[in-house]
Amino acid sequence: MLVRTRFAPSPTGYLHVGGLRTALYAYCFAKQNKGKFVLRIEDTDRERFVADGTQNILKSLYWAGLIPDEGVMFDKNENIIQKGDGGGSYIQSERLDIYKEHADELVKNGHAYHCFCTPERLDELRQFQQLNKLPPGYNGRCRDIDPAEAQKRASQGEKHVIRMKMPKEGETVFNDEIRGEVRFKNELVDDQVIMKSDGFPTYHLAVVVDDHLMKITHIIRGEEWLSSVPKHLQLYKYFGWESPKMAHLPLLLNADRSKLSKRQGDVAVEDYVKKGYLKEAIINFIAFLGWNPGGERELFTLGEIVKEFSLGKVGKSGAVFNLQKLDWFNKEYIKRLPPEELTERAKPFFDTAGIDLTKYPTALALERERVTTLAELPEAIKFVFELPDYEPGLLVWKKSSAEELKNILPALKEFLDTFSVRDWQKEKLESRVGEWIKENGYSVGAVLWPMRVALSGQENSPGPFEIAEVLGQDETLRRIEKAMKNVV
RNA sequence: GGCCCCAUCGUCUAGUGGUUAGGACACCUCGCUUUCAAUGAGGUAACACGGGUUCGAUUCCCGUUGGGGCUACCA
Repeated sequence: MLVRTRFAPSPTGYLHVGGLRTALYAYCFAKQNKGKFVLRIEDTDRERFVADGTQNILKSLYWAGLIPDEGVMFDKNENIIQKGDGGGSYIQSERLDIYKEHADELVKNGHAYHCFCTPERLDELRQFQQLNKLPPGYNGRCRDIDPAEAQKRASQGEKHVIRMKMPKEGETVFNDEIRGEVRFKNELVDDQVIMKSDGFPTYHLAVVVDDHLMKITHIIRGEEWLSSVPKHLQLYKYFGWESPKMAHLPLLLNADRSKLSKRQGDVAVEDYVKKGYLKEAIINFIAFLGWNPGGERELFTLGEIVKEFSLGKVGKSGAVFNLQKLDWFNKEYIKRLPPEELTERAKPFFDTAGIDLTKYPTALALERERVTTLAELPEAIKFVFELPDYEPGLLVWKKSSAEELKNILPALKEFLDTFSVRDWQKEKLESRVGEWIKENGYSVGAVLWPMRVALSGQENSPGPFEIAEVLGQDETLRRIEKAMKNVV
């Protein structure tokens, strides 16, 4: 049987990092089994609907490299298209007639009923239950209305929803791929609304109908859905369908161990993109939140994760979304990026900073091991493009003096002037200046510190020789000359 | 409140009926060094608690505690 997993987000604005991890696991599981990764859009809540929500989600998914095989996807120009034969559209709002048909079937068979209770009455009921510490849930007021009578009232236009009938007895037992056996008493499961009064299905009906029609074999989703499984299983039973296997993933947590939320930090994938995190780092980091292959290796590409992934190795407890670890991953991956690749990925950040990288194309190499995100790069190497103002006192090394400096700087400049353009590279600079320092009896710091400050204008920076190489001989000499003027 | 899930260093985690309980991030110390970063060497730090089962439990069972999720005509 062909494995089919799906990721089914709601277009409410952006892709949540927790959603990205769910998508990643579903993607890995599908790919590993040579199956299909399906993307479905669950837009049955018209109040939370955001117009370009689907576009945003797809953008983030494609950015991360999780490309759907089936369902909703991008064409070459980032237009939203659909592919696959899952019984029509993969966007739920375009499948309303399908859900209606299935809801009607349940009503006809006595597995669901019209409910005419108003939201106000249900509110009161809820409050009453809370106050008296009773189990929550619909009290079944409309459950036993004569079906013919209910049908009549409904067709006369009386506002209503459709609820599924949960059995009053027995247990629903199922085997979660991650958690093992889980059981619920049916009497405690609510008669869930499956069709709203606006003619849209609720999640519970839509997800069951769609997963079946789209031939999903494995449902991989967040733990927040665990408690609605008995409802879904009951619907499968009513329809006479076989249920897919299910895996409920542990949640992603804030530092205080509550469910990861916007209030305590960034949760949108696009936020991390904007901050200059690499997809490799995000994917690797997020994959390891709740899963790891067992060894001591930590750096894995998407392809390697696909190879190693298994639901059995997914943990059961929630994982804190720890930015420090993410930063470490990002640093590692920035270091590993080939220079051309780094340049290309960093370009947008330089564009917004108004820095023309082509003026000093090798400048990035200076800071690639010092920054944690791409977004820090422009600020970090700004000094190459424009020497910042600095206090003349900064030029004096802690163990040296202004007097000594006045001798060293001109001598150094003179010496550097003797280099041919050919020899102007950091290795040669380093070895020859080193010899020169020895010959003249200077201490190393007394020369290199001011040289570095003269070239960078900063207290902290990369080493003087690498900067000199990037700047070129002319600009290097110019900056040393400027330093000479400063100390006088 | 009810139902469900979960529990190894601060965090992410490996692991086993008998281990000096391993790694990574973070933190600290030292080394290298012209600064920072990087890097090398070390260090601090965990089996939530109480009962069982067992010759022996961090590991298996039960309970307690703690945390989380759900409890909508939201997903």
